[in-house]
Amino acid sequence: MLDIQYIREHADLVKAGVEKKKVDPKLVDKFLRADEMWKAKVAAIDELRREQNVISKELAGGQKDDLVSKATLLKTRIGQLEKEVADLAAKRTGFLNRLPNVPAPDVPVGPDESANRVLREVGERPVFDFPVKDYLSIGERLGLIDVKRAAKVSGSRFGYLLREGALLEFALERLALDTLLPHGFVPVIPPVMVRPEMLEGMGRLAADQKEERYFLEKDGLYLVGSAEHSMGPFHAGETLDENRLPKRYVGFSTSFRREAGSYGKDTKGILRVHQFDKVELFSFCHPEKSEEEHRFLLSLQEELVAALELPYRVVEMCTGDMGWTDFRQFDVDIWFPAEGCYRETHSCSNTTDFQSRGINAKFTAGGEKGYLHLLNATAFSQRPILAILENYQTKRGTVRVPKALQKYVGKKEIVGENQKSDLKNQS
RNA sequence: GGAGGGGUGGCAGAGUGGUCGAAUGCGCCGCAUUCGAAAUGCGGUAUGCCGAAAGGCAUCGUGAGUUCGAAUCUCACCCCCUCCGCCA
Repeated sequence: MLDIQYIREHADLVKAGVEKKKVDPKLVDKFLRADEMWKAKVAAIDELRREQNVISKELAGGQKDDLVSKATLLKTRIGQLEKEVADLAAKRTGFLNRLPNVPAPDVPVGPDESANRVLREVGERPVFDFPVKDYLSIGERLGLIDVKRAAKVSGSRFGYLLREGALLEFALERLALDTLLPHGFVPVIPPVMVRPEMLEGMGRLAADQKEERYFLEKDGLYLVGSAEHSMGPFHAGETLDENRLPKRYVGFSTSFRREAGSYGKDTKGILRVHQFDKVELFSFCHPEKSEEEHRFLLSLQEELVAALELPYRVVEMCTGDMGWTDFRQFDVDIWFPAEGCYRETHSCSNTTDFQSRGINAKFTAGGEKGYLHLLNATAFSQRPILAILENYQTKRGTVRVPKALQKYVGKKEIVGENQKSDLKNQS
């Protein structure tokens, strides 16, 4: 959530900021009005309570009927006001929760992905002298992906990863860990179910995201949409010493997403599914260091993708396309030759103090306290597997394994069960 | 799932209707002592909100209730711990 004091003092900046994110700036005025009313009502109730406290103290000495009747009267009035204050407070936080983080001043402004700024394109796109197949037909043919049985068992937007498909996932995870641990990231396997107040604090139950989450009614718990959702709250309510910052974690977890509102988008295959595994980076750092930390996380992402020798580009998201909680966001998109376009495989966000305020995660520097800056970034999800299938496909219908993954997968080429017998017949 | 115990300040832990935002100890900060340190002594040390300040209000797991007045009494809920059962 945003800093209330900051909204009061910089209403114009906040209005401009949220408008860039396609949120009605009038909400800021509505918030401020509710805030003023709340403040006035609280002041009134505080005064009545003060009177009541004075009387109570006098009565502690001895019983006096006239004082008791006066206090009874006060009690009734306070009761009425308390209800009004509660209503105003709810209204006030209601508006506050509809305000996203304000983007950095130099973030490109625009309504959608068309305004995103491509920072660089890296790597050579593969050239094929045969008709290029998409990852799904390759995966199905080699027995690596099964969406038909997944539909039978679980419904749409699920998939089975099989054989080298499954091995590739573990390989990516191992590559991520082996690359990141030397940088001091603490490996962590976090819970995938979290309390509502934690998700709320992380800004992940905001207006536009609530429908995206799975909720376990009986237990009052949400399934995480990313390891971010349970790694951030790890330090909820804590105050970290400045000297021990930044605190960096690399977490592995399954991510659950309802994909509400994406009907008809990427329905084929397993690019967009309800459940996938992901290795995620999370960093808690000093406010003055967060932009630097953000670039650092991005550099690690590039290192990981480059290790796979896949062509990619780095995009700075525009205000209309970036996340609710983000001050600045980069995406790394990998080239998918069959589609002839880049697809998002990584995202890297600096949420500044927007999330830390919600989960009350602070730092202390000499007696001074302040809110930490929280950053999250993808190391590897399942999507790069699909990119590998497309980019490393061969004329013979096999898929070569990227050099960096060969030691984890245990082979240099994925031949597939069917393909193997075909080859046998040919020879 | 069954039985029991418990949630109080950074930590430990007292407090069963009023002068309790809360004893005491530890920790932490400052000062004294010291060449310096340890030890010791003295003082200070929760958070949020409103306020320019003085100050005020709120907070003893959460919410509701009783009362002029609740950490303390009543009810509901949440969480933690121990034992039994089940289980990878």
